[in-house]
Amino acid sequence: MQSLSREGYRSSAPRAAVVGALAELECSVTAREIGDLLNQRGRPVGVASIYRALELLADLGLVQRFDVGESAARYEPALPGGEHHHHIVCERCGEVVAFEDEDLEGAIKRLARRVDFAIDGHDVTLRGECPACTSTGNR
Amino acid sequence: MQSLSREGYRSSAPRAAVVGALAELECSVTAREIGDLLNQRGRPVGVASIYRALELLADLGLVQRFDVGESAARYEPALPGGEHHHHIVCERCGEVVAFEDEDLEGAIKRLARRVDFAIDGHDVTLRGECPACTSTGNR
DNA sequence: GTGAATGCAAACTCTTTGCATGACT
DNA sequence: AGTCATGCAAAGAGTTTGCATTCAC
Repeated sequence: MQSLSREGYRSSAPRAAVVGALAELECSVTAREIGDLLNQRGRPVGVASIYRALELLADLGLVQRFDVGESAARYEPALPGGEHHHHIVCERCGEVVAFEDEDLEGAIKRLARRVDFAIDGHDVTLRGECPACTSTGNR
Repeated sequence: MQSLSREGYRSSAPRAAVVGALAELECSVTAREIGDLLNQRGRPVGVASIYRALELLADLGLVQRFDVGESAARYEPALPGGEHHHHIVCERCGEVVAFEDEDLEGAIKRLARRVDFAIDGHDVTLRGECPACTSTGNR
């Protein structure tokens, strides 16, 4: 929140609520999930404001927007240190978990130097079946 | 096309047209681009049929569906040998180019063995600025 | 002839935008 | 006070679906 006022943005209740929801929910949430949580909390926030808050936070580099091939975009707080992770998605139940891998980051960094684009970001998504779905035969 | 009938699907003109468009267009196309091309060719195909054809082809493993953070999904023919590539997207002009990298694939393969998901696929997207946009200051 | 595929249009989902109201500094 | 953010509702974009018609086998 302080980062917001520091940048000249106002610190309103809806924005604080979105930030709070991001912090409270597990990593990788959709705009709808944030809205639902805030409704349960009795602090309803219009969808538009949620999207606007997320866009602002993403522009400031405080949250990361990504998608894993679902219809809805996912968001999560950006790690302060600049380190980051990627995601594995269960194709059956949709569960999303994070992972990090130094080898992978290294390979990407080397690759970025070789290509003729000026690379400033990347996403990696693994797809598969989570242990729970494998063991229960979930479908 | 033969793969389709082999699997018990009918070989209709619209399906053939979609397959043809996929072959003709550069890799990584959207459903809309396929539709536009077919219109220009004077062989209009309903959007629904395009989506249905793409879904079918994706299920058969003949095309790969992915998205690069735009609003629309992208499709491209799957390479027969099983080898595959990933994409770099220009954040200014939206151009998408393909790349392949053995180190990257290796890192992902090793990673897949370590996690508790049964991994059966992955996507990597690099984001940056393409040479054309960098040199023209395009925005 | 029969069942599957098409095309159209309506429906849906996610996201964005216009505009008047209300809130922060 | 002045500006910026909110909320609602409408608009948009992409994709899916219902249903009658048409086509492949």
